Amino acid sequence: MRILQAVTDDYISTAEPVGSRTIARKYGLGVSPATIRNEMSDLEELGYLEQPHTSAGRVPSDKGYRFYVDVLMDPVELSPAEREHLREELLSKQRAMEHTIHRAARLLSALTHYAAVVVAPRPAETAVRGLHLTPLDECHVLAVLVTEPGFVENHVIELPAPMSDEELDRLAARLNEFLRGKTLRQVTRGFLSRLREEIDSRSVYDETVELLMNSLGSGSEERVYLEGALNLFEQPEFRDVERAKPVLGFLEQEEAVASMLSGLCSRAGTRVVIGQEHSRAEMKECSMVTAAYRIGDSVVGAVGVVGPTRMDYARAVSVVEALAESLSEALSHVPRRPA
Amino acid sequence: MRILQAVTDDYISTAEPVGSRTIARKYGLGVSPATIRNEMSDLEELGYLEQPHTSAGRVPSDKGYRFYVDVLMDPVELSPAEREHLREELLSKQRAMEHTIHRAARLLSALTHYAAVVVAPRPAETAVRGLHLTPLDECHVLAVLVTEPGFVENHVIELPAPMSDEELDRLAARLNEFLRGKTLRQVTRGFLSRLREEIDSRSVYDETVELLMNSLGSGSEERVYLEGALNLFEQPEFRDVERAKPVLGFLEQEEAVASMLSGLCSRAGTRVVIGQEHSRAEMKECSMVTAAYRIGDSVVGAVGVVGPTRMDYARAVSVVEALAESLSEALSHVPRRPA
DNA sequence: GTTAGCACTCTTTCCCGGTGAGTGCTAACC
DNA sequence: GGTTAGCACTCACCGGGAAAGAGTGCTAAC
Repeated sequence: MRILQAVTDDYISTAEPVGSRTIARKYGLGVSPATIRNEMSDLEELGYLEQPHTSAGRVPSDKGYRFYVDVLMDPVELSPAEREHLREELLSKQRAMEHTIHRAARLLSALTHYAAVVVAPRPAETAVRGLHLTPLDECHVLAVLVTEPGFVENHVIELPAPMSDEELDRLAARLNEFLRGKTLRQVTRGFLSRLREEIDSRSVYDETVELLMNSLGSGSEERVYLEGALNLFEQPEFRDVERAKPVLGFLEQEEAVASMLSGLCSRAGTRVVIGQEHSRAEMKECSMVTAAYRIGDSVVGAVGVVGPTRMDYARAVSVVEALAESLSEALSHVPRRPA
Repeated sequence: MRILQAVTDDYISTAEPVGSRTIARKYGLGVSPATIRNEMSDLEELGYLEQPHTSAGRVPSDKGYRFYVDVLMDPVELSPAEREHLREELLSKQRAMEHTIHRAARLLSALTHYAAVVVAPRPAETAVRGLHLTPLDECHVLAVLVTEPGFVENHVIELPAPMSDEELDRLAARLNEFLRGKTLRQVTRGFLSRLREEIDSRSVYDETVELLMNSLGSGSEERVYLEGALNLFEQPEFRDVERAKPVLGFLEQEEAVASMLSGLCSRAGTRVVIGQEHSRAEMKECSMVTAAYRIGDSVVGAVGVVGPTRMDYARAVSVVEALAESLSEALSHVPRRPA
């Protein structure tokens, strides 16, 4: 185990296959290269190490990394200065919420030198704070939904029939009263039909409400912020464009990344996915460290970094965790007003 | 000139330095390779062509490309099918405006196979359609600004003193009446002070309005949508990561790209910037074709593609122009409602 | 169980000559 | 005078070895 650890540590920091001599010299294990060679040979047979070719040093396999992450790795603590920096950047929220999320992604990539991904809170999971309807023309309305921590999401809907400004205002006021404080997920069919009964029963209203809720509920894709994709090129394994292209191509697809991350982070906690463990073929050369962030106690989104399997897992985990923590704090901090 | 055109055309399509034999064979100019060699030698002396090394073919210089773009290039028309495709994608605007802009960027990159950049309309240049204030907590308000074609922009502002929901509502209603139909640029200091006099003269209001207008006016950065950055890797000149990094790094900086594009496209029309003509060092290996798009008659944003100097200028120009045109149409199409 | 010694493997690097594309120059041609 | 054929020359681009170097596996001794 100490040898596996040494090999992994060394490979992570040098990106060169590591040989028995190196281990003996740099990591005083008190044994000679020959012994280490024997052990490494065993580790290879067990599947924890691999050899790029016969006369090269050893490299951890995905299985090796997995063991390293689960058992061997020395956890690192973020320095107090870095921690403070994070909180400062995220908690001073004089800007729109999108800025906070965006900045979170930038911080993550800057602190790890990997590519960073942040999935913005799903509107369906966050409580509604306000709904505004702005007429665009006779039969189009722009619906702006403001959710709890201050996110804004907008949709254009086509009215089944023209509606006056006054009618729209009334509808908006009614809906506001009704939705405020609930998450869209909580707004079930039952709720809706009750609302419809309460409201003026003109069928235009009826259809409009239906449309609105559909649009707001289903149409809300998750926004993904990708930062520092270029960092990947600093990694020797992605110096070759052909190797980097699949990964970058995947990361550019917002929906795919969003569904991957939110699938992974349905529960709180940090996840590490290593190489072949990925379900997506494009990612099988990469590792990913992700953590969920919360508003109050409910998980609403995820942050993560993507790098080579030869990733500095210890640091990545600590940065991702600290960032998820600070982001949760930033989003939860706004005191709820009484409804 | 015919030889320069032939060399440029050929180099654009093959990416290989082109020799006298090739020209003679592929472009029946009715003269022998030797003649072409003499001419090419002259063209090199005049600075229109360059030789990578003594025994290679010729390649257009930036000056050569400039002459090609200004004088020689055969303009291409987009096929009716492509034209129709563009309009269809952009004019069916059942979605939020951001989607239209985003899609414009995607279309641009898909049609040209270069990197595409779209600068979203500056809120300050577009007429206000509505302003909504949503309280976040006792002293923070989320201001949502809806501008003419349906764009939404939001800002968090800190109130100088707590304000009740009712007060906020009244303020919002007043501001709405006042701002609707004007662009933020039109809202001058004079306007503002008149507004302040009209409104309840409590100093809280006063300061709040001041804050709001500042925040909305100055704080509004231009959003840049970048798509297809990966396309650059398909180009032989960017196959090497080291060559591609500066460009990509530059394109990732939203503010820099925004200011470059909006500087370039203050007036309507298409611009081509070739290699060394760029002010930014990172772009001196690239060319860029940009065009402004409008809402009604006023220029509000720009679209562009970035590729190697060996760009298919003819096609790039026609695609960029067609897209800018369709986008203008899409954004202007919403009939204004009487104020 | 550990270690030194040693032959062996395999990649990497560098050199070197051959090949081919393309040029520039010169002299001839119309 | 412009155009062309001919020819020597240049230079990047392979492909094949040879040499170097890193690291291993095996064996025999400790």
